[in-house]
Amino acid sequence: MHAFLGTFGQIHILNMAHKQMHKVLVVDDEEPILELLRYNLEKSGYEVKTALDGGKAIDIAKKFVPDLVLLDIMMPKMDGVETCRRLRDIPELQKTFVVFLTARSEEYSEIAAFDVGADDYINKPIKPRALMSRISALFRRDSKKASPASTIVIGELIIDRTSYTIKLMGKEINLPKKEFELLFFLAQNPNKVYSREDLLQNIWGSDVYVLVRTVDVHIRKVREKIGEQYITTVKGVGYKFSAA
Amino acid sequence: MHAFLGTFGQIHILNMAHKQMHKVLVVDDEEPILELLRYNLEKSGYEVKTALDGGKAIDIAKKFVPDLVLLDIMMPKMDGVETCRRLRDIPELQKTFVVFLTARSEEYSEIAAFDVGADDYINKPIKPRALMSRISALFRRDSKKASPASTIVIGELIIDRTSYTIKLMGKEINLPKKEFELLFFLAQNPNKVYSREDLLQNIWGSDVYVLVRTVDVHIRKVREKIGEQYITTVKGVGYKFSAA
DNA sequence: CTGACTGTTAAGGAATTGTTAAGAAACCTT
DNA sequence: AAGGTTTCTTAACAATTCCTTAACAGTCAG
Repeated sequence: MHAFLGTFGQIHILNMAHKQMHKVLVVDDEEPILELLRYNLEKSGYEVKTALDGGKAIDIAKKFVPDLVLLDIMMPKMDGVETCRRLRDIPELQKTFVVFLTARSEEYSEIAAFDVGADDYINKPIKPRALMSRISALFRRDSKKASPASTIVIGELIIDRTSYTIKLMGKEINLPKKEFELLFFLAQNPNKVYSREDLLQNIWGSDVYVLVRTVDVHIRKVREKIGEQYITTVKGVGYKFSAA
Repeated sequence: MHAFLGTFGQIHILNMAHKQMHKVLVVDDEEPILELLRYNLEKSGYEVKTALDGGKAIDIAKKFVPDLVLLDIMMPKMDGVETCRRLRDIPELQKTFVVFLTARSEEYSEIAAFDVGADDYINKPIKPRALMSRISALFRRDSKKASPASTIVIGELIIDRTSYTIKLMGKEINLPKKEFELLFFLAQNPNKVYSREDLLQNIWGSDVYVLVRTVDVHIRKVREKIGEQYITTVKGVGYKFSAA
């Protein structure tokens, strides 16, 4: 049973810091390497597609719109550097990371790689653990840049994102993650009404499919903890944070 | 043995009060390290430029006139020591600090480094938070404020970094290194929630790859020794030190 | 008063964290 | 260098919290 996904509203890209599944495209001319990487990436929760050469990589990238491309620098036909250059020309992929896979001996191409806009490079032989850790660091650093102001104060209510707690009339209240983020999100724009779909998009993420009514349940729990006066229902539309 | 720092002792930064942006040039042959440092330095309010080798570093330094150069000691082409020597020959850079980044194993070069006028050196793997606090100490070493506190006192709990021990209600407890650093790190920013990955970055360092769940085990051991009330779990986010 | 929408509750399941123990690795000591 | 000790990491399993769903109750506008 799937949620109706809003084709709605402007997508607020404020808060992508959730566990949204990242998409990774792996490009290498050696099938075993491809499988090794696919196995490890999928185990770590990434959505993976693979390509055996640069041309295919570009075709797939256009549709798949990966968040990260792992690109072997030495390939027949079109090499990694050239592939990267072309990837960089695809408008949809402006935010995509490109990471080269290089053998130690091929350092010559390092400079060329960065020239065409690579974000990192990783030496072969590949050590899966180290690779995974580096990839997650890459995404983590990225997600932090966009992180918005972290403390909101509205009258007697203080919402603090660094400690993930709220204070109501001096009393500290601990909210579970979803409830906290729901309140935090609404409070960022007091009086703005958000549809349930908007809230799902922004708090759950663009590729999590839950029923829209789930929002209602969380709203109720938040109200139960902070009182009824802060969140207002706008019938037929959604919810808003009512300031004062 | 430590760092200091002669030669250019004279106060070169009188105007710190005006929060003038310090300029930092980072030189390392590994792009990921460069990015890690850039990210953290910029977050701390420094103006950053980077170079992948010594030659480029010198070119950039001439124009950029950094206040601080972070210099990897092991680099292909021109090594850190030689780069430093040349930097020292540039008249405009007489007031510039040079700090070496070294792997533990490369201590041999320590002496050479100070011979060519380094102001400090920092061991890899890099722990971002520790590095930042050392850098800021460097810049304000002439101001009256001391370096980051090495003793934290929170109620009945006293954490003393110089002796690597803690005291809880007058009783001394000895924590192993990782456990101590975990507690110390969390206690430095009470109430701030750190993800497991943040903790790994800052305590284990930039190129140590262990599973994130390792943090949980250490957390448990710390709790076992100091009690449950100090470290709080924020589900889906991480851990924090809860003051009071 | 009727239909569409929202409020409320509780159960089950999914996801996250807690805990333990065993083997590696690091560290001393002799 | 060998042996013993401590610390660190991993893996497996248990415990817990949180999330989602579904079902039913309530409300409001027309």
